[in-house]
Amino acid sequence: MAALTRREREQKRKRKEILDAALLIFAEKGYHGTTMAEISRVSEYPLGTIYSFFPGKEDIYQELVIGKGHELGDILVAIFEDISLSPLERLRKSLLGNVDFFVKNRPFIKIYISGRSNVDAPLLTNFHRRINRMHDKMIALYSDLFEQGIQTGEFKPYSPREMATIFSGIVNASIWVWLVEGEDDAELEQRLQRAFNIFTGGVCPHLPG
Amino acid sequence: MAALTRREREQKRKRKEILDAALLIFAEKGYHGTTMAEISRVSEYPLGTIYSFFPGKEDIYQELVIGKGHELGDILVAIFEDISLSPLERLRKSLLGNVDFFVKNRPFIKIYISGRSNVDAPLLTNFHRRINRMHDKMIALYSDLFEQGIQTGEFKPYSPREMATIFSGIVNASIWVWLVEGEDDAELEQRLQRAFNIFTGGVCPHLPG
DNA sequence: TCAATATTAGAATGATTATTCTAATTTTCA
DNA sequence: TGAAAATTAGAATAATCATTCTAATATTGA
Repeated sequence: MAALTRREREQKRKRKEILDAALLIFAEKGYHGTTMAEISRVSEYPLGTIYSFFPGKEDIYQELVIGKGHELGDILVAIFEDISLSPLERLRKSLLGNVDFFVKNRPFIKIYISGRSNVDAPLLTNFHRRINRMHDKMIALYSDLFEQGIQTGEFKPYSPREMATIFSGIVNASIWVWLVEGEDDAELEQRLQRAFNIFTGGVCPHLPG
Repeated sequence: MAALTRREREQKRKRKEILDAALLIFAEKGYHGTTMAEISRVSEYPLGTIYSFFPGKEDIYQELVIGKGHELGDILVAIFEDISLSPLERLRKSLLGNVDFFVKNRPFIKIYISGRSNVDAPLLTNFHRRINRMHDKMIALYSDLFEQGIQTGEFKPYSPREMATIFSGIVNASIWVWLVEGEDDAELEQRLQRAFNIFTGGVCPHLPG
């Protein structure tokens, strides 16, 4: 099954090199700011070779975003499924999953966060559809967790979907600030930790009485 | 001062008609999906006329976004300056300001929210700079308010800037969901209200002891 | 009214760039 | 080794617009 010929392994490596080069350029310049010629120049593969691997520009973009999105999704699913932890503990642990992923995939963050709310995305119809489906799945995952936490009494009985929306909004906003302020890796974890505390405990002191 | 000649009044009206048409198209199709030819067709003004009012496409986009952004900023400033209310009350009241503004400017929302985190925005260098400056100002406004609230003891002593980031993240996430789920106007206020409660009181019950 | 001015309408221009194509060049393996 | 297949390199193509230009029309004010 897994036995690939040398040729096939080389193909795979080349494909990956092209994707790696494309990621850097897309992240820096955005979809419309990136030209196929530049991907060719940076990856050092000719245009023809690139087109032998991918049908077109949008497909490269799509594969990057969707592929990485699944990576993150898998990380979160693994954490959410660990029923030895309570829902609240799993939620807290999911922050570490996010930290790991985003620290390792810095150039990718911009593409990822802006993908869904990007007004230009609908131009790329196929991409737009897929990224929205992915985001819906992610929200559904979180919703489940909140649902469970309401059962255990760890969460107040707000709408799970709304909690999920808000939680993901908080995480994204924090990651974005971390990215543009150019902070170091360790800062992200602390920043998310503080955001988590606000999310769980609120910003207003609990008044006695 | 305010006495405009008929000619001047007509110019103003035409200019506005062009902006109105452009807004609808930009909101639906994004910056790159919008052509000057379409703005011309929809506004029913020829290309030459449009170029007599605006130096180019980016300038139209910029004027739309920055102009509306200032409108929202002014609304919030007015609320924040009302010192007859406590900081917490002002924060709550600012939600209504947001509701008013976004309900009246539905087509504009996508452009606004996606503007800052849009990976394609840096292509439009001037626009990108201005929208970021505007956002920084908004965050600074909120930070002040949180700062004051910490003094009065209404807010816990988290970093005001972080509270501002998170608050604005929550508001934007909620507005976005409201927009794409096509809910009616009244829903936005309720949705933001619930988000506000989560922000102030947290999602975890306060355990005695 | 009628010359001067402003506006309209949309055709022409020029630049950009995704995609395709062609002519080497290299690799494969009989 | 050497003919066939694959790969490279980047030139040619074709489509898409932002922007400019021109000719016709309408408006103004003397």
